[in-house]
Amino acid sequence: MPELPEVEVTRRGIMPYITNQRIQRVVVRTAKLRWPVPTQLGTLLNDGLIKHVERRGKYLLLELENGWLLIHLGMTGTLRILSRGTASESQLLPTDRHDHIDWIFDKCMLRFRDPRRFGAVLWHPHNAGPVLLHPLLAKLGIEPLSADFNSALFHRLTRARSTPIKQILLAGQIVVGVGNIYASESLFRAGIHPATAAGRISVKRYEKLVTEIRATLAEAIEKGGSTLRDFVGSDGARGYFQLDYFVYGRSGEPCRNCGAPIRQIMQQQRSTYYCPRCQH
DNA sequence: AGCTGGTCCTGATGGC
DNA sequence: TGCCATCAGGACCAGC
Repeated sequence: MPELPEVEVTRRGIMPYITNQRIQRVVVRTAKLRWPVPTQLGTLLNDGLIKHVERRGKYLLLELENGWLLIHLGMTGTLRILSRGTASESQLLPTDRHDHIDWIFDKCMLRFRDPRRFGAVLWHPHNAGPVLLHPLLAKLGIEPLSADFNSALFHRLTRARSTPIKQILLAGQIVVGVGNIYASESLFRAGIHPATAAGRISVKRYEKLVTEIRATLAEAIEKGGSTLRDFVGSDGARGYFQLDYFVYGRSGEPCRNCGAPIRQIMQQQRSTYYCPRCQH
């Protein structure tokens, strides 16, 4: 999926266009995502005002007057702002088969596209309680860019665990937002071998890991900032931005630090990349 | 054919 | 035995 940086860049990209805007109409072409899209979505949101655009982990949270729209982009989801110009609704932009949902505003529309349909669009009414207590959000780990993310937390929560640190990162129970790409990248930058048992990593090494996770994600968000213009205008699907990765996808290529060939291993059926010389 | 940026769910396992 | 937390695998899909 989009990992946290891509979700955050999406949030920043759509926010200025939809905040304080009223939804005129919702078009659901495909309700079959990871979970069924609420059939009454159109009715629920009709004439609804978008008050806030937030993020928790990789979930986007759009607050309306009567509840929250939860959006997850899955592996291949994108949200784009498309200009409607002065067109009437009968002149909506052409869709491709993976354009599942449109939220139509006065001057623009927000379009959700997701070829693999691992994404989700859910509704959480205010009268169901705080959105952060939603079952999908309640047990999420800490936000990596928050001040509360620290090495002591990492150390404490992993003492009894023999699980490889790479898998701990992906699980999202301690820290959210680190997906397969940035897990490899962060571990490389921290000099930690991805198969290391999480319970055997010292506080000091976790300090380095926390620093590098933050830096990796922050840099990716910054890079994405330059692509914000891509959220507007065309209907073409744009790939997500890519950093110059240190190890991800670079199997056999020389380590950018020491020149040793980067290795690829499988962990939990996911590829992990690392430098055998720089990471221990 | 086998891989791909996610993650929930189920059933199995292991510790107390 | 029972109750947990943890863990491995499967599931959902399309595209290359």
